[in-house]
Amino acid sequence: MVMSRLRDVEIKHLVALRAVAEEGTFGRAATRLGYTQSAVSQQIAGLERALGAPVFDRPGGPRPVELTPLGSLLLEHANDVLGRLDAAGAAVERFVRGETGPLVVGTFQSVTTSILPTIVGRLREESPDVDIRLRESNDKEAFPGALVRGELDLAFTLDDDWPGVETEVLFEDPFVVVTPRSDLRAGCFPVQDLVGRGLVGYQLTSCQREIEEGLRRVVDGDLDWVFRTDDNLAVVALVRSGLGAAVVPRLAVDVDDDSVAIHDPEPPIPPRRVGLSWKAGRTLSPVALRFAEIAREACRPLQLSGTRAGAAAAVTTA
Amino acid sequence: MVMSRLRDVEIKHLVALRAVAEEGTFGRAATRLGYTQSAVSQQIAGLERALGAPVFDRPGGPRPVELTPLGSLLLEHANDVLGRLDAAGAAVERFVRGETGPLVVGTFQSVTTSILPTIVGRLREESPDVDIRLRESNDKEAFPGALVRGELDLAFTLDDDWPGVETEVLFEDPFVVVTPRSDLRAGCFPVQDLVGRGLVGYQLTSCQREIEEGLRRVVDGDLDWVFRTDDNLAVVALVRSGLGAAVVPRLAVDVDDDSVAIHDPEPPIPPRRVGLSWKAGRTLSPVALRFAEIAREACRPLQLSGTRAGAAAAVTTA
DNA sequence: ACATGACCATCAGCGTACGTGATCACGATG
DNA sequence: CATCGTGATCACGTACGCTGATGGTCATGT
Repeated sequence: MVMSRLRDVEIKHLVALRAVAEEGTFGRAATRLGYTQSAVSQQIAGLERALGAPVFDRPGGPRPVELTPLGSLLLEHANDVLGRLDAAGAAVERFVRGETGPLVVGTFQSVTTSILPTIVGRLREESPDVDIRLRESNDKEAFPGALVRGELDLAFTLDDDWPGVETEVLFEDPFVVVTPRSDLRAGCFPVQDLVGRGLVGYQLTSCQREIEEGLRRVVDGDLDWVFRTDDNLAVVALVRSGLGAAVVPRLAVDVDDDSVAIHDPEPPIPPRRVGLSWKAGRTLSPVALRFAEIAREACRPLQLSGTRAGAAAAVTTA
Repeated sequence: MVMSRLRDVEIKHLVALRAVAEEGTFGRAATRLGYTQSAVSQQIAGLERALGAPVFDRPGGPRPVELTPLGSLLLEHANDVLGRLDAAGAAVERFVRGETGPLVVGTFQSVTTSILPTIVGRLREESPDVDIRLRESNDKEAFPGALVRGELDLAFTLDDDWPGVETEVLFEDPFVVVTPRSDLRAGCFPVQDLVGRGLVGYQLTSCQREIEEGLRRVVDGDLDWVFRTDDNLAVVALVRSGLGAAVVPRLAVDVDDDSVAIHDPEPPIPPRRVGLSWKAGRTLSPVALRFAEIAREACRPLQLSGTRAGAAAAVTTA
């Protein structure tokens, strides 16, 4: 921890040592390094003063200098150290270019199954060496804490903002009504008509609670939930089978799936706002910034909310 | 080779980075490093200027600073580099103390079988980690070249001095006459008496040539060499068996061996001077200096030449 | 709401350290 | 013996880096 004799040794000393050892002459080493012979002479002298022993034998006259045994030993270590520094420089260079680096992103189911593959795919395409790690959770409260603790670089979040977390809204995710295909209505679906039909929905996570409270506020009568699952595909399949209807975020369904009918609810339910969050004040890595940029691009088509065409374009454009 | 962005980064920057990261505060890091808070602030600022990006997020107020992703990356490499520097410092320390280091010594047979084990033994005893390598050659001309080329640190040599090689005489190795034990004479042995007896000797290496020329100059008549071998033990064994007499360097025989008789030749043959040589002007490693010192001590009893007692004392005192 | 305290950034000032350029001393070479 | 290529040394000027003081920011406690 103290480096004893090397305490006053600087990188330039090691560089000079190497240059002189390779060139055989203070003057040529100086030229290579962009110094004068005098400077190199003083640098080596300083190195030897710090070590308390010479690193070169100067035969005098025009003969080249030669490493002492101590010089050889030190040179080996110097090459090692300088090699490490080069490696560090290269690593930093790749990092700031966004070519490498760790990136931990928090996500939740509907994002994971819809836009995330597109984003990750594009990022991996332009930077194959980035170490992307995903953590999925449907607990709204899990991510802000993880962000603040530094466990996550970025996280997809919904609505609320938390102290110490900055959020950029990516797009609005409206709720849609899914019914069997036979149920042909134009565009809007009066939510009042849901009363008396069987309903398929999610487990009572925060998202589902949001849906049910939203409906309760605008609907007369009780809603009849006949099945709950967190599997998006199962929900759609059960609707297709005629078991009932569903109210889900648009992101959760494949808008090109013609085996079911998709409608905008009437009156409309306030949409969820999907955002990208990070720890406030934290400098994001270049990879993280690039991820955010790609996410922004990928979500742009989704921002013109409501229309089915927009959503379809966004999700399939990979 | 250029370290790109790390070109202006100095060791102190990495030390400061580590200290701040571990302390969480510029001020405490400054205290630990023996600087003022201002200095550390400027050092980190300089580091960030060199990198072109911040390494710490300063939340402001009394909250501790935190590494940015770039800072984390750099810190990993910094720990690596600083660890290497520590290792280098430790290695240098051990080296200058003479505890480690490579040591290549040139030797020849009679030294190898007599005083060398003593010297090597003592050195290994006080410095078990020294990497001692021996190279044996009976060619007188081999070692000076190897010394000058830097292939050897030290070499035992005989007599002549070579350009570019410095030599310190360790002791004189007189020639002795070896005869069967039955041949009881007091002290001196007239070499003239060798004529007409069978003689055992070495192959015609430079040493043996020296012996034979020396004898020819003082002896009337031809000498009869009945057997030649380079094996010291064989020479003595053949003398013991009565095959003949031998003239050998005293170092080549065990002076305590009572199965043969050992005499000083009359007239005396000029003794060989055994020396320790090294490349002129070359700084010797601490291990090499210690080796030379031990060799000097070990050979001191041999310097009082001629007497059997002196030689015996030197060789057996390990 | 306000004062307090802990923290970092910035500034001016100053000493030192470092590189330059000139000169000296040395040894090989012809 | 003169020359040349070498490293060491010196005086000099600049520039860098540290200090000490000050100001701004944010959390905390009353």
